[in-house]
Amino acid sequence: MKKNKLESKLSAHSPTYQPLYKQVEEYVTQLIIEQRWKPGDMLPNEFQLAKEFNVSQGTVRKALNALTDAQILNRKQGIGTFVSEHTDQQALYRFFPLVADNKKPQLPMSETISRQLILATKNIAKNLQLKENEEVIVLSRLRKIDDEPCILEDIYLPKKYFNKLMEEPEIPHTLYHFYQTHYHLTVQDITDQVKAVLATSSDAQRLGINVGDPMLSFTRLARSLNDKLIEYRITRCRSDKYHYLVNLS
Amino acid sequence: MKKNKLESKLSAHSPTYQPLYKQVEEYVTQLIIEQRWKPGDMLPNEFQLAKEFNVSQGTVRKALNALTDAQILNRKQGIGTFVSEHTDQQALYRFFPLVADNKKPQLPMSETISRQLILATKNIAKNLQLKENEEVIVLSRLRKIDDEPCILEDIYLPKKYFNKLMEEPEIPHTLYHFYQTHYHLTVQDITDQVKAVLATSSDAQRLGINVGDPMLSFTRLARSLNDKLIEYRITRCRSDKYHYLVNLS
DNA sequence: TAGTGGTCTAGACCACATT
DNA sequence: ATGTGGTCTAGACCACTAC
Repeated sequence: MKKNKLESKLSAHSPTYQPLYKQVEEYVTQLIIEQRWKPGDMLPNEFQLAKEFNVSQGTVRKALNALTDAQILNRKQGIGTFVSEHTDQQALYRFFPLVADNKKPQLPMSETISRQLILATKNIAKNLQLKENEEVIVLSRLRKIDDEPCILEDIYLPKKYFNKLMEEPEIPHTLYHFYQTHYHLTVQDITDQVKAVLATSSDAQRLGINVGDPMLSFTRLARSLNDKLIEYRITRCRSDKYHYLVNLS
Repeated sequence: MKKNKLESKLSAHSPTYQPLYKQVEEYVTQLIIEQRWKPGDMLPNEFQLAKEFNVSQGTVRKALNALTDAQILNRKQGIGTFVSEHTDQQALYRFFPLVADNKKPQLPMSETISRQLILATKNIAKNLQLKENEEVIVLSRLRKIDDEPCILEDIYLPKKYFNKLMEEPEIPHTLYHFYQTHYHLTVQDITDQVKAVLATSSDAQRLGINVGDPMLSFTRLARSLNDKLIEYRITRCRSDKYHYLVNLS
């Protein structure tokens, strides 16, 4: 009897049983993590994958469609199946929730104000699940929408995942695409905790608002495809003309 | 040649072409709206539906699974397919984003402070897509987590969808379940716009905080299964111990 | 034991895009 | 003309639940 490359179908009662299409999903994800296919690459067609994995084409299809729903792949009729890239458009709709009141969503420009190498404080270590005193890179950015400064960001990155970041000549403003192309880290899952705070004198000075004005502040944790915590970010945004937009459906 | 009850397969080039499984999805949704099946009811099994719609069982399955992903149905192996109900648990995870810092999500108690019938202001009319001066019911609620007052809500409901609401002896604290059971309106889609504001003297008094403290304020628009705007809500929450939690994945 | 949804396969045909 | 994903069908078998 022929044996699957993936776990045999007969193991249905083992405690780690996964349906074949789930196994295909995980295996394809693993291959992407290991860079057999990189963002933008086209996968082999369904029949080729089916042959490689020793499953039927329908099972491959179910797996690829699930990965498409998870935005890990995208498929185009008549063309092929591709590993998703974090383009500007995607980043905007998927990960950037701040919108000017009564306007369409728009991706702001970013200016990196400072770049430092520090040792993780207790708080940073806890959030990024690092040991205290592990090395962390801190980026401070000022972001502008329609040329108006409106957002301040402090971004904490584990040095171990971003080895050469301190030596980069320049940091582009679409960070998640940068993580993907330069560090093989694809942001897959984000949690934001939104709070209201009062503008400090430093906020006020940099954004041209008044001390004590209400501001939105959110702390973000981002996980990569391989489920590692790769970014801890604190964003502060003036709240007079901007809001944080959420759709629950 | 046999003809489908649903649009014929042969109309593939008509401008309104929908694949069969999409048509099944929409038809089943319509039947739920028309109350052939109510929240909690079990649907016929896949083969019975397939026979009724003159499609194959696999096509019905694809449609029912899509509706399950959209949380309109839920399916249990060995039992059946059911129309979703807005239970407390569901409401909490799906629609209630406010969480006490460092705690698990928890559904707050609600006390209805006032109930009024008013004419829509320009702002309310715009948000609920009503004509100005259409009748609107306003509920004001105070919500408590762990017995601590923390949230104030003003809820605007078009009178035309909530006819007898002013006569209800009591308004329960799980509103979305109440809409579903008493007014056949299932909340399906929500948009929240989150802002930071300063506590007014009224906020401060009712929540036991200080005037000028930062607060989270979000305005919510809710659409029902049949895509009507049914609720406009303004929520204000003290931000010292609570945050608005979002997961983007 | 009967009935439900879940998995897996196989194959025909369609729609779209490129060459 | 060729190759891709999308739709639709048919049927076998498995797993879970209730009676």
